[in-house]
Amino acid sequence: MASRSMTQAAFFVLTALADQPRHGYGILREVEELSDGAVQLRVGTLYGVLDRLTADGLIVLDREEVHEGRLRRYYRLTPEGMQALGTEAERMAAGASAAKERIAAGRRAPGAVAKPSAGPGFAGGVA
Amino acid sequence: MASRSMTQAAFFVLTALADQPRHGYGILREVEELSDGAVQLRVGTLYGVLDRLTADGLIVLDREEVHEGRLRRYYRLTPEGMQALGTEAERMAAGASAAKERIAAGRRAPGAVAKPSAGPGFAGGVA
DNA sequence: CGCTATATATCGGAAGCCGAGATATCATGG
DNA sequence: CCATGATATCTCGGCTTCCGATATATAGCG
Repeated sequence: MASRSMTQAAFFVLTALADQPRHGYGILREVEELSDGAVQLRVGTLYGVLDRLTADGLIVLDREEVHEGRLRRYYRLTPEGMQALGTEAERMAAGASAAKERIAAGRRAPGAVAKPSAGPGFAGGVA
Repeated sequence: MASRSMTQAAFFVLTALADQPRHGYGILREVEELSDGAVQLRVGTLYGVLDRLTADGLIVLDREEVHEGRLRRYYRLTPEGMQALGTEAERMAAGASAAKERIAAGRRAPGAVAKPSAGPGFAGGVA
């Protein structure tokens, strides 16, 4: 079952493959680039994720190429993978929105952060 | 070190605590509610996350109450926790956006999904 | 009295992450 | 000619994290 939420690593692999088929090493670079360096997918993580996504039917081996003597194994999204990515993107966007709203609300009416509970005066705290 | 990206579970716990202090069981219900049932934080996961977040200084024990004979242990965000949540929310929003853009781009110009590569006829295969 | 809801917490197996290393080609630099 | 680094694959083992199951306890419903 792929209805359960996926891991962060799986999400970014699917995102990297969403526009075009890519090979392992290319996915690594693409994830780093599309997240502006914020997300660093590790080599040791990649192949496990690739195997799991394949087993779940979200990606498939597209083709194998030899580029300058080096083997490249390209993967691509399946329709299920595309749909799963959409669902997860929706879920993440909603989560991010909820968090941002609450942070903004907390700035307007402090109390969630700052001192233990009741305590007049001094509204500082978050820089 | 809390500079590394946090787990999904940790993110939703922080989000649940962003507007007001809550106790464990309340966090469980709040996460389910704010995600519209899409995210189900498990009891077995919760206390480990709470311990880790406390150790990382992102949350602290706010107070303990006894409500109808039952103990309630309330946690609240620290300024660091609030900031970490903001950073992670930003990262998630960016990731979700990137995924959505690629999905939309793929719909305009198919090829990422569908058949292996060049190859007319027969588009079946994956159900 | 059993069931459900509320509320805490622990344990252990399973799943996932990731540093490190193995293997191989090609280009660059010394 | 060899070292180094980038490209490219993959495996292994330890650590972290997840989560189902279990334990304990109170209150309310049927």
